[in-house]
Amino acid sequence: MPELPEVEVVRAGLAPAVTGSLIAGVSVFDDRALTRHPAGAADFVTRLEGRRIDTASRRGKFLWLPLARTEGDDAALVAHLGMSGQMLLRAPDAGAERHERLRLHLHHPVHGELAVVFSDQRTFGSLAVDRLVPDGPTIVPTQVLHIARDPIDPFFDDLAFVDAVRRRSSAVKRVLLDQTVVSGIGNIYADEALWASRIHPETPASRLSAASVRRLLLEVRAVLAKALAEGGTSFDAQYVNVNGQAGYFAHSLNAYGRGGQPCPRCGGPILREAFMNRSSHYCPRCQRRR
DNA sequence: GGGGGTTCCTGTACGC
DNA sequence: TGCGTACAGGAACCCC
Repeated sequence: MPELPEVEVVRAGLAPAVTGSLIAGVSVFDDRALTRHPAGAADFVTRLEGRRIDTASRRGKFLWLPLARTEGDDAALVAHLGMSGQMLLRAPDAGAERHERLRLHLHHPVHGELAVVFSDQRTFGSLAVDRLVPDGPTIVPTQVLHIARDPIDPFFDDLAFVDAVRRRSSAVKRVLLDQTVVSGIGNIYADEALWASRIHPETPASRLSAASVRRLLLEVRAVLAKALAEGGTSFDAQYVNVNGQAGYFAHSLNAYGRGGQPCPRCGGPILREAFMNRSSHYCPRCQRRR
């Protein structure tokens, strides 16, 4: 399930291959890959073919490839991987991937012909061509404007975050998953950061002290940084880097996916509970409900 | 506009 | 073996 570290691994993997590349062709095999692009597949293809890619950018779990500027048009190819989306770098004549939805045929000035394959089992991921607009000191696609900066963004405002969290009455885990408060955190890293901070996931955010929220933010950053260093979290074939390789962070998880197993800190059993149509994993001994 | 629940989707695991 | 069902969850959407 791609969260910030996984998307960043994909962005970093794509960057050297796509930067400066010309989009020679676009093949759309499944329109569901374009639910973010309401104008449809033909329009999507027209807007991309013949354009050059400038770089690879990211905010939270959104990834985008800004296109070299043409007159009156500042656009980017936006991608959200959803739960199972993959961006794979392949040779131009590579056979179809199992859940291939879309393929970009690129020409790189140094590396020559290559393909970027968007493959997605559960079809929650999707792509679009979107207009780029300024957002403070940065430029983002309009579809990303409502998303808050992520905790490793140099312009992330720690004080505003602490304030925003403490204004919410919802469970703190729900607030961590709210991409308009802080982006990039999904179920895995929310559980891990709460475990590291010894905070019960159902604690109303407004009940946390400013110091607790600051500590939580530190733990969020620590868990994201460690996952990034280990290439992201892979449980099955649903998350891989651009070369199809899995990440190693699943071996470092303390709470997520460890229901019934001993807490690495106190030895008590990790509890798995239903939460927001998904699961929460926490240690009821270390993370007391207040 | 905050809050909380529902929906979209497919492959896998599991019970009967 | 075959069928039905639960489960995984990011983000948009809905109603209160």
